Amino acid sequence: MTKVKTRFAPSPTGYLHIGGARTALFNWLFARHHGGKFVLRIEDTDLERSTRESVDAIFEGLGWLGLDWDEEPEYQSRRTDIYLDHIDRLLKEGKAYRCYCSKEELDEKRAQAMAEGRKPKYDGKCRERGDQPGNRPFTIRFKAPTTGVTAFDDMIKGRVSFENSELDDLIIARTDGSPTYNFVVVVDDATMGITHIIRGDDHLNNTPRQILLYEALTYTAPEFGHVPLILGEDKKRLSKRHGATSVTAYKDMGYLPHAMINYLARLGWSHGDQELFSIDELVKYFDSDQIGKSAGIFNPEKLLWLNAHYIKESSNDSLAELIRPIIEDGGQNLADGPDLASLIAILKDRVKTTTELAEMAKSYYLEDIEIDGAASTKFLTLETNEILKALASGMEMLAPFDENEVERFFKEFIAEKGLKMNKVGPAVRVALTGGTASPGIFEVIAILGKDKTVSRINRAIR
RNA sequence: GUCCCCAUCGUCUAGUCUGGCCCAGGACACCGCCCUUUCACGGCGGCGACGGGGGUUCAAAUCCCCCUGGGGACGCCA
Repeated sequence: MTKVKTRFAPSPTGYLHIGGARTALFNWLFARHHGGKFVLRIEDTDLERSTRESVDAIFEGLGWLGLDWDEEPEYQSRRTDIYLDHIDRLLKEGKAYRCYCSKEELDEKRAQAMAEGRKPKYDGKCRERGDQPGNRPFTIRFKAPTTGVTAFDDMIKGRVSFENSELDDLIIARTDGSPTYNFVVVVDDATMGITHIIRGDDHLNNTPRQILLYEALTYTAPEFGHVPLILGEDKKRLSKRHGATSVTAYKDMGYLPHAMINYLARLGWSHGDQELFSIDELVKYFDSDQIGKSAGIFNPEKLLWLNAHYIKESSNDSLAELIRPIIEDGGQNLADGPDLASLIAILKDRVKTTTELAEMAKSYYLEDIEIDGAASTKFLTLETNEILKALASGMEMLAPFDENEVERFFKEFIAEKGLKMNKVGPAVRVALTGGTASPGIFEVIAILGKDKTVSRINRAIR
């Protein structure tokens, strides 16, 4: 068997979106699983819409996800000569012809066909014309068979077949001489030695035309695998309307690449009941036979759950690396508070994104915290004033000031005063964190340190 | 409209190829209980699906047909 070579071929007209990312992932996984190569091809033949920024955004997205590629990326805009050669070949062999029909004429016929309930397709008007009116603009069309069947065995969908009579003579070169998509993909995939094409099933209808082109060009067609599309909640094709659809947007919102990879892999592919996969496991298990045939709906909640999971699994140090800049950008000086990694240790079970983690961590570096109004009225009362005072002065003497010692002190304190923990805990929590939700109170005190603890408690006394 | 593809809990899915082990399993979400000074985490439990109709068969979520529903394509875009 020849060595597997897959490709991801985005057109640089925007960012890397969720759907594209999954296609890239499947190609990457397939190549890695089979010990083959994964390459990139930038489909920038549409000069109007293609931008350098988009190319960078796509590279950035892939890089963030950890999808590395094996060769220098190809750019279609630099391969014009190759395409022109192939068009010439077809023309010389009589497998393509010049079409002088105008765009307007074509549009009109298309509209009419639709109106009459027919499938709009080129009527072959210029197919057999012998003359070549030199001064009129023309496109070049591929002369496709009008009878017979074009069928192929899709890796995902199984056998798919089309009547050739359904197909028409597609334009392979525009009036300005530039080659069109369906033609260049074939030339590219053939000349780049791509063995397996895994792409969205919106390309399923293009496949028979492309196969015909492979045949005309006497190239062997690769294997095709058409992955069902990812839909939005309204079951429509995922688009900007559905909110965040760019992978980098998720990076910015505090998602971990591993969570995104895991989520995307499981959307449309499965390995029994397993939900959580390391990258190595994905490479080990991934193959085309377990890819589902039906479209899936993008479910942000499951992604979020995976993110929370991988945050818990991440080391405190790696999370610290991620959120340190966010906290510092917020104006906080990390030297003014606890060791960030230690703080993360008590916080990370309570967040679903790293953004949230950073947000939560911030208050531990603040000199002055803002106390939630409702929490204050409920838990900071005249009665608690006395308790807090005594607590603060008591803790002032504490040494060492660690979690165990603090806990021992509290237990002793409430026993002495005949109090219950639920009388003291909430008040201290509100004083220290400004709210009613936080890690264990002893953990908070220990991590805050004596100075901040005492001063925050004193400040909370009314 | 025409062609192509698809159809299991709200969602992602296992099971379908190789019919019986499935009055359908897992996960997210949701609800409840437990753990707990709070919020989370975690543990336990609950809710919840084979789109409909015909066949084939001793037996169908699984095979066949029709219907319905959904998606995609129909560009001198990719």
